[in-house]
Amino acid sequence: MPEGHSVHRIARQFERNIVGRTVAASSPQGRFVEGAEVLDGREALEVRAVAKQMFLRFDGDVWLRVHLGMYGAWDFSGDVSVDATIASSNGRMGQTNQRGTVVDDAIMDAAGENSLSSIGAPRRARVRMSEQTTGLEEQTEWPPPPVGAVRLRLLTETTCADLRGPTACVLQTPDEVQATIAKLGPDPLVDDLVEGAERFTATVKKKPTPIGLLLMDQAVVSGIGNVYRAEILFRARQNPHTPGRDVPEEVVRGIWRDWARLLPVGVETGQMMTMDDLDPAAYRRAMARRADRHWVYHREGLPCRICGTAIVMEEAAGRKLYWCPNCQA
DNA sequence: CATCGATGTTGAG
DNA sequence: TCAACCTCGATGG
Repeated sequence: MPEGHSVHRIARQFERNIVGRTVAASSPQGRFVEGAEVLDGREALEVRAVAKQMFLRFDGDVWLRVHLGMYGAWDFSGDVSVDATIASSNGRMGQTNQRGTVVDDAIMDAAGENSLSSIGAPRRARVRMSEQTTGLEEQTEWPPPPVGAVRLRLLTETTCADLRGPTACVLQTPDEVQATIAKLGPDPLVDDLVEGAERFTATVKKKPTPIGLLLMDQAVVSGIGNVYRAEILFRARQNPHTPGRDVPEEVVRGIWRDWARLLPVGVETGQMMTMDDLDPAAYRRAMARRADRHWVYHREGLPCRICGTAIVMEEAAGRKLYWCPNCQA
C-alpha cells in the first residue's frame, strides 16, 4: 500500500529506535526463520529508503531488504519516538487514547495543530506504520505477543518492530543491494535533484510509453504510486495518455520538481497531501478528511475542483487512473 | 458478519 | 494480461 513517502517515514522510525542497537531477531510466523537466525544478535548500523524499498544494514555486511507491497506494515511498540502528526485525521487514535494509551495530550495537541516534524520523546506506545501511521492499543506485556502473521520481529532492549505481510523480505549482500538500487529511478530524497531531473527527463524523453504509466514505473522514477501519479499529472495539467517522448520537456521537469516537493511533505505529514497550495482553510479541510485531500484521485464522477467537469476513471495496467479530461486535455 | 477493494510487484501464460 | 501474494478498513446486509 505505501507509496514512497511512507517508506521514507518508516526508515526514519528505524533511524530513531533501531539503528545503533543490537537486535534479537525471530520469525514468529515461521516464513523467515533462516534469515532471522542470521540477523539475531547483530547490530543495526544504517537504514536506507529508496523508492518503495527499505534497506537495513547490520554488522558483518548483512543487509535486510524489505518491500511492503500492497498491505505490508511495520508495527512498532515499546519505546517509540512518536511523530507529532501520528494521529492527525485518525479517529482510531482518538479512541485508543480514551481507552488509556500512553500517547499523551501533548501529542494529540500537536497533531491537532498539524505541526510538522516535532519528535516526541520516546514513550510507551504502539503504532502501525503502513500507508498511514495508526495508533494501536497499548500492550502491557513485554515483549508484546505477536499479532497475526509476523514475518520478522526485531527486538531491542526497549523497542519491538514487527513486520507483517511484506511482498519482499530478504537478506542481501552489499553487491546485491547495490544492484537493486541501481535498477531504481531517481528518488528526490536520495539523489541530487539536478542529477535526478536529468535522469528522469532523459528516460521519459525516449519512451513511447504513456506518461501515466511511466510515472508508476520504479525504474523511471522512485516512489510514485497510484495516488501520487493521478495527482501529479493533474497538477501538471498533463494528459496521462501522452507518450513520454511527446510530453514537453518543461512539463517533464516540472513533474520532477513537483514530486521533489510533494515527497518531503508526505514524509513530514504522513499523508499524501497534494493540495498543499490551497488557502489555509482548504488545507486544513484536506488534512482532516481524506475525501478532501486530492484533486482527482478516487473522485470518479465528481466535479473537477477547477473546471467542474466530471472526473474520469479508467483502468490502465490493472490500476485505476483518475483524471480530468478537460483540465488535462 | 461477509464481501470487496486497495496507496504494489512478480512471475506465469 | 492476469492471478497470486496476504492484510484490513470500508461497505452492505
